[in-house]
Amino acid sequence: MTNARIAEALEELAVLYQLDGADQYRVLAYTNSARTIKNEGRTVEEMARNGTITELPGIGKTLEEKIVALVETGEIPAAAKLKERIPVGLLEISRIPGLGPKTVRRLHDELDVNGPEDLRAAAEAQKVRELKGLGPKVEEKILAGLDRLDAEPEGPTRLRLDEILPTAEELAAALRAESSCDRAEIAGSVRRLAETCHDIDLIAASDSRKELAAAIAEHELVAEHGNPNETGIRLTTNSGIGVDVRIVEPGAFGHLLQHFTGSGPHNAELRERAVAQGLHVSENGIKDDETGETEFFATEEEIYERLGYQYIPPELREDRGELDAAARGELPELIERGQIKGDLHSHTTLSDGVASLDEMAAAAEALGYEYLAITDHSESHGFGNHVEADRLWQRIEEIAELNNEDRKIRLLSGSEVNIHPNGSVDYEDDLLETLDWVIASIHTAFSDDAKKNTDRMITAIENPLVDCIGHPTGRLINQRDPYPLDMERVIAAAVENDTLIEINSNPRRRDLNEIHARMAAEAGVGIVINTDAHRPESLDFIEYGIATARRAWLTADQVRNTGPWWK
DNA sequence: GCCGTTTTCGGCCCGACTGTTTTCAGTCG
Repeated sequence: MTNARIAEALEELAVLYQLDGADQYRVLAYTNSARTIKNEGRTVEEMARNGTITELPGIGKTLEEKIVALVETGEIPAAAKLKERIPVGLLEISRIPGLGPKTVRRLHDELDVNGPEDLRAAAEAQKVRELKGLGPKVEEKILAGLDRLDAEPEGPTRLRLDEILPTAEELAAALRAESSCDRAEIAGSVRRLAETCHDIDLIAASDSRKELAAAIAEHELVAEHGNPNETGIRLTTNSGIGVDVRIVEPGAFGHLLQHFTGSGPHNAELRERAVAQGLHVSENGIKDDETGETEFFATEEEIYERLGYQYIPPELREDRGELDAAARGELPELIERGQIKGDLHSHTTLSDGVASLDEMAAAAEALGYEYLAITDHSESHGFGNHVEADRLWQRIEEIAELNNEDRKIRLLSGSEVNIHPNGSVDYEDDLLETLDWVIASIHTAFSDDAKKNTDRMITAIENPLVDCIGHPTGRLINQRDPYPLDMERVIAAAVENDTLIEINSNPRRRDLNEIHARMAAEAGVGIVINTDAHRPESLDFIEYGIATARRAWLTADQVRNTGPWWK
C-alpha cells in the first residue's frame, strides 16, 4: 500500500471524526499524521509492519494500531464503523468551500441531508435559510459549490509551477513598476517553488496602499477584480488564475511576506515553538508576553533571527525538519543554478528533438556550460524516433569532429537507452562502452507490480555500462501517476553500484521528486540534474530541477554535474 | 490523539473574513 493511499485513508478518517463532532485536536492529530506520511520517503507500510512507525513525529500507539490494521486488512475498523453512521455523501459536501463540519452536521441533523442531491433540493426549496445562523447567502454559496462539485468531481486541480510562475513574475514586476510601490515579492507556494500551486500570492509595501491596489487591477493580464482597499485586492487573470495581492506599510513587510510564504505547517510549527519562549508570531509582528510589546521587523532574516533561527530559504519551509536544523545553525548550503556545469540529458532531431546537434551545442554554450551530453532515444524507442546502432556509431564520429573544432563546450556522445521488461538495455556492449555517457530509462510496459518494476530497474542499475537512471518514476504531474517502485531498494542498489540517479528538470516531470531526491542523496546516491531538453530553449528547464533539488535539501557537492566532466 | 528544559495531565498557532447577528461561531489559509 502506497504512502499516498495510507495518508488518504487517515485524511478521510479525520473528516469522519470531525463530522462526528470529535475534539478538534484529535482531528488535527489525524490530519497531521496524514501529512507526515505523505512527506515520508520510506515505505510506511513496511514501517507499520516492523514496528518502527511510531518513530515518525505525531504517530503514537493509537495511530500505529490503525495504520497496521489498514495495511493488513485494507481498512481502518474505526472508519468502517463511522461510515455506518455517517453517510458518505456528507464527506462529499464537506468539500464545498465555506461548508465546514459543523454546518454539514446541522444540515444532516436538522434537514435530513445525506448527500449532494439532498442538499441541492434543500437549497433550492430555500430550506437552508430557515436554520438559525444561515441565510440566503449561504444557500447561494451551496448551490455554486454543488455546481463546481459536479464539474470537478476530483476537486480543483492545482496548476504546475511552470503554468503559474511566469504570470506571478509578470504581476510582481508590474507592482514594482508602480511609483507608489516600495517593494513587492511573490509569496506562497510559488515562492517556495512547489511542484503545484493553487493560486498566486503577491505581497507589496506602499505608503498609498489603496492607490497601488487600484493600479494593479488595471493590468492587461487581469480579467476580473474585487474592490481595491487598504489591505490589497483579489484578482483573477485571463487564464483563470486567482491572485491575492496584500499590501502593507513598509515597516511590516517582513511579517507579511513570512506569513504568506508559509507553508501553513511551517508557520504553525514556528508559532508553536515561539509560544514556549513567550512569543506570539503573526503577520502583524511578534508579541512578547514579558513586555506586552509587539515588535516589528522589515525583513524575514530579522524575524527568524529574533526567534532563534538561521534564515530559512522559502524552498525549505515545509515543516520537514528545517526548524530543528535552523535552530542548530545546520541548514544545508543549498545548490544554486549557477553551480551547474553541464547538462547530461538532451535530444536532437536524430530522435524526437527539434534542433540539430549544432543548435543544441550553441544553446548550452550560451548558458556557460562546460559540457552537454547528447542522449537521443535508442533502438527500440519506436514512433519513428528510434536510433539504429549504425546511425549512433556515425553520430559518435560527428560529435568527435565537432569537439575538434574550436569550441568552448565539450559535447558528450550518449544515449537514453530503453530498459526492457527483463532489465536489459538497447545496443551491444561495444557500442555502449564507446559512448561517453549512458542514461537508462523506462518508457514502455509500465507494470502495475512494484516488484517487477523494481527488479527491472535494479538490473539496469547493476549494468556496469549504465551511468545513470533517467526520470526514475515516470510520473507526469497532474497527468500520470508514478509507476509503482520500491524506492528504498532502488536507492540501495544505486549506492552499491555507484550508478547515478537523475532529477529530470522538465516541469511536467520533476522526477525524482523532492522527497525521494533527499532520501537518495542522504543515502549517498550521486544525483545529476538534467533537463531532457528536446529544443534549445528547454535547457532553461534546469531552474525547475534546481527548485526540486533545493526542496530536497541538496548541496552542490551532492550533485555530480556541478563539477567538471569526470569520465 | 500526541507529547513533555514548566507538564504522564492539560495543554495543543494566529488572525482575518463571512454571514449572520447586534457580539459571534464557523471557516479558511
